[in-house]
Amino acid sequence: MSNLTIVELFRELADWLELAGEDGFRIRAYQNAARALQDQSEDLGKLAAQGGVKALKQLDGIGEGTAKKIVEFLDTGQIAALEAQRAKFPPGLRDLLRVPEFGPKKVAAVWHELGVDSVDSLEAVAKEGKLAALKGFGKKTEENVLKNLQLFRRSRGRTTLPEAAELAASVVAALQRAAPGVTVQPAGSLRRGKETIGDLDFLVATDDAAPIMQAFVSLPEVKEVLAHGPTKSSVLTVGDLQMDLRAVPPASLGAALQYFTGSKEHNVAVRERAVRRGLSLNEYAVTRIADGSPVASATEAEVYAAVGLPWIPPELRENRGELALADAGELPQLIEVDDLRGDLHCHSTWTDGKLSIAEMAAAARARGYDYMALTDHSKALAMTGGLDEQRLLTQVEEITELNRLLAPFRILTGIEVDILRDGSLDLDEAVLDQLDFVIASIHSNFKLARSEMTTRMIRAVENPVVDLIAHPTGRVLGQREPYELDVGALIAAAAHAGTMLEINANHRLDLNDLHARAARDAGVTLVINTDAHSAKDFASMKFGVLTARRAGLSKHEVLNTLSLTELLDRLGRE
DNA sequence: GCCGTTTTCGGCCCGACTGTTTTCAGTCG
Repeated sequence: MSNLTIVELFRELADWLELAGEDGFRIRAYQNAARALQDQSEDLGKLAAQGGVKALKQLDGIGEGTAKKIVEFLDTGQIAALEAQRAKFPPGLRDLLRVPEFGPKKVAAVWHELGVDSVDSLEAVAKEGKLAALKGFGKKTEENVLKNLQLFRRSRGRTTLPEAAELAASVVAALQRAAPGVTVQPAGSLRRGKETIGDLDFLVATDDAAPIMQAFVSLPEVKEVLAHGPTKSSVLTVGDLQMDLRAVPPASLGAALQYFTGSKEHNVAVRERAVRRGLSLNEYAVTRIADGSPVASATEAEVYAAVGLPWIPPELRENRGELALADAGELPQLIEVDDLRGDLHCHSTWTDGKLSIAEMAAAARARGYDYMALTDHSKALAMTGGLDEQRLLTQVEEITELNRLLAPFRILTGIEVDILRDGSLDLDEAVLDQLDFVIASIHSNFKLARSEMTTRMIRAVENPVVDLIAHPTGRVLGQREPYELDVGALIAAAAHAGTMLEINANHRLDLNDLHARAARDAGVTLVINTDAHSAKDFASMKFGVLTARRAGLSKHEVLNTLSLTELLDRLGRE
């Protein structure tokens, strides 16, 4: 069983309590608990088996109540408190909470007054005009419900970081053209480098916001204007992504940036800290509660300083312990894109890449890299023209030739060898042993049971010829879910065997931020690679670095920040 | 329900916008 099963139970419990109109703080406590459990890479079943309620209570946000419920679920397969709530409501009611502009109060109202118990029945009563007659509802609400229901049905969920970053760049450029001299800055989860983005937040510091607000709601990407006020506008793009633009006076830029960058959880924690110091924090300034006098507002550093903290990098602002680190002066020096000296996962036309080995090397050099590893696929991936032992050895000869021409730049010989169903490798290990860098990864038999997949993976991890496991969980952002795998067990095995794990930067972000952090904490060395199949793919390195930064990684914890000499030494090659 | 530089009780972040209202509730982030 995965931790997510338990996470989902507490989310559900929080939803029912909201509908029941229970105390908001209790609801928030359950939501916080769900989030804390989601952040936990250690298997909860294992943790509970070893330390029981006491061990679970050690986790931030988990107290006596939730710890006991977790144990109850592990022991009996259900949670009595949750079952009691389930009995009170029709199951479809939870879906209604996901309809935009429909919160617990409105859902409860339509259920009690009109017997609405599903998205379909909500649509029906709205079409019949019964909704407008309800107290607190009106004609406009009814129209919006019908629109929002369409959106709800169509919604693709969250957009991936790379897609969102591209859209944001074009929006910023367009707004800058419309209002020259005014700085437009993306905030929100994009600035924090989150792997998926629910909506885009932009911030502009100006005393004259009307023109830029107008430009924003008139962008060609905009399908619908949701709100258009003097300091805030919201729009829906043709791709059904919501974008918000907020305007603040220039003197408030720091407070506003801090506020709109979030995360919400981080901000709540910062504001709680402010209150303890007799300060209040909003998007305009930090003020003294006693007399309302301003303390800070112009820069983010000032805002954090006002609550006794150093500036915290946006990627760490998730309330996952960064405040405690900042307080202790122990924030990590986070890795930066310029720290990378090479890319150790690249393909060529020998398999499914778009460029020759020489062209890929030229592109890597053009980025300022000192080295790259050429790691084409192995023969099991027939559709890519995967290499067999003979072709691989021929490729090595070509690379050796190229290296004579390219020195001091160096192409490391390598392979991305398939991990077969039983955990063995797709190529003769005696041949693999001759390569500079051996990556192993899974491209088939995704549907194995969790235990079988974990055993398969660990066998590859423990194979002494394997240097790195690439995209360890197999997910592709927005396209493919990870396969069933005990990532905690994988990390432990990798730490024990000295095998490295990848943060794959190209549309995978795999490992993700939390797994990468857990791997680092276990003593595993990480490698950030783009899995480049073309020259432009190298550019996705920045997303891998963002993920590493969210994991709290420093330069020295990532292999491909080493110089060529250090790298070869580390790999035991010349 | 959780938590503690106000520590086992009594707090728990803050504001904009919309749509419904005659002063505010609900939702969102």
